[in-house]
Amino acid sequence: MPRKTAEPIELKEACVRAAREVIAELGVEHLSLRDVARRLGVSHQAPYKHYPSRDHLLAEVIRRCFESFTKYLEARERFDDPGADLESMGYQYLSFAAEHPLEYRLMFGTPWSEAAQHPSLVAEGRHSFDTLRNVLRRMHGDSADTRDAVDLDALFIWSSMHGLTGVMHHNLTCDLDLSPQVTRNAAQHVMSMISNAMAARLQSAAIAPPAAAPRPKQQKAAPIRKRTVRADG
Amino acid sequence: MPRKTAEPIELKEACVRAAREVIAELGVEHLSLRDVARRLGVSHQAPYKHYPSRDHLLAEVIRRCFESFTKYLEARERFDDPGADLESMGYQYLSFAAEHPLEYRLMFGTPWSEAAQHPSLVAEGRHSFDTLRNVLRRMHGDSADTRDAVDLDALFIWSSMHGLTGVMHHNLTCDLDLSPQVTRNAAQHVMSMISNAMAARLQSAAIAPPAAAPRPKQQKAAPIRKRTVRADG
DNA sequence: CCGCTTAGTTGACGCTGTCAACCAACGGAC
DNA sequence: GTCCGTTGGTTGACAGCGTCAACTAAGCGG
Repeated sequence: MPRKTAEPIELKEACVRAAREVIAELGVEHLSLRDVARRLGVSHQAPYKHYPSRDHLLAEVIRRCFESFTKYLEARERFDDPGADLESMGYQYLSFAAEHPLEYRLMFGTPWSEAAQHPSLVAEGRHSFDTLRNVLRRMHGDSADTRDAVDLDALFIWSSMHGLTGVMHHNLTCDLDLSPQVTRNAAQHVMSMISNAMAARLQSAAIAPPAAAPRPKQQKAAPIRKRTVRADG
Repeated sequence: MPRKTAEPIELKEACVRAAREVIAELGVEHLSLRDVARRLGVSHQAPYKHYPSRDHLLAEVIRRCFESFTKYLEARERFDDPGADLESMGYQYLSFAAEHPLEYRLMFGTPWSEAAQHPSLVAEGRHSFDTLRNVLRRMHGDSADTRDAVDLDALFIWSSMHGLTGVMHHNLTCDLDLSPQVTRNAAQHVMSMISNAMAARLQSAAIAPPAAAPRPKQQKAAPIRKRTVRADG
């Protein structure tokens, strides 16, 4: 009685949905293909017809998280001033983490088990990172000699954001004896520290290199508007 | 033939050692108490006499990592100037991550599964964080009204370092198409960005608050000395 | 000497991922 | 219209896992 005579690869999609359910309920470490199969009313081997292993299904789930994360970043409010645009993206980053903690933890908090095995996942991750790169290219200019500068700054900003959200709602926030004030202002503070650092950097970059793009150094152009990031989902 | 008639709780220690071995060889996700027991030539239930569950043993292993991490941070080269001291600690942080990637990943890259169950682990983690707090207290002063400022800065710095090391050798570094130059300079760059941000912050803090500690504002006192952090262990 | 605690034992249970073999339906070639 | 390979499913087995339960031997305080 196999083959439902319609819905050709409907199970493949259903697996992803069910996997997300399981992860949401039990946590990623308790994701099991058997559980997925059971929820779909299907034999324990059926999912293996579509995913070679548990990790491949998980990789697909995470890949989609990156996909929607990138979309989210690109749906930010846009500004002509690259500094303001960067800031806008920062808040978008934090908002995503706050609104979709599950997805966020999946992307950045999963052991990533030998992810090299899953190139499409890696590609999607880089795609997210490229979104940040693009903004920084608008600040530094997009030439061969600013390339490393862009990457270095991207790394710094990405790290700070990643680290902040990690500390904020992955593990320790109350464990660290932080006052509610601190928790509330942390995002704002990190954002402004990044602003500070970038401003100082652009200033010194404007002095040092000979071949820097002759663009109007309008750092600190737009005043930093206060926004709020919802605490946790 | 139980009870070896000496070495009363020697197995408890041996479990921790064996667990570290297993983790080093197979990765934390493949740590199993049965494997630990097998390596110790002991029945599969013996470790349960000392640790209520697999996660409790893991928590103990991680707790010790935090312990040695804190010691490592505190063994840094000390400076009278708090800025230089902070920088010194930063390099110590990065060096630890580079020299003990296994331990580092355990502390910061483990799902942390419902860590609230393991208070001694949490306490040890906070102890590490306090080391950073202490340095910042020397910069901001240690009064009630600088408390939040200290925590906010600590959070920022901790996040940046944590994020950097995470990106650098946990997952993506080559996956992100980073040039070797960038990889080599990333640590230096993040450190100087933090310096930039802190300098700007102390400057504005010196203007704004009425009750700020009347200490000599010697930010940027010591010039940033170049150091290197070994790439990976 | 008795009985409790400690540190170990063996055995079982149900869960997991994964391998293997089987089977029904469909699609195209003939 | 028949034949055959592919697709998407099935059942059954296997080993490894964490964990519960029952048992046992040694040491010790009373």
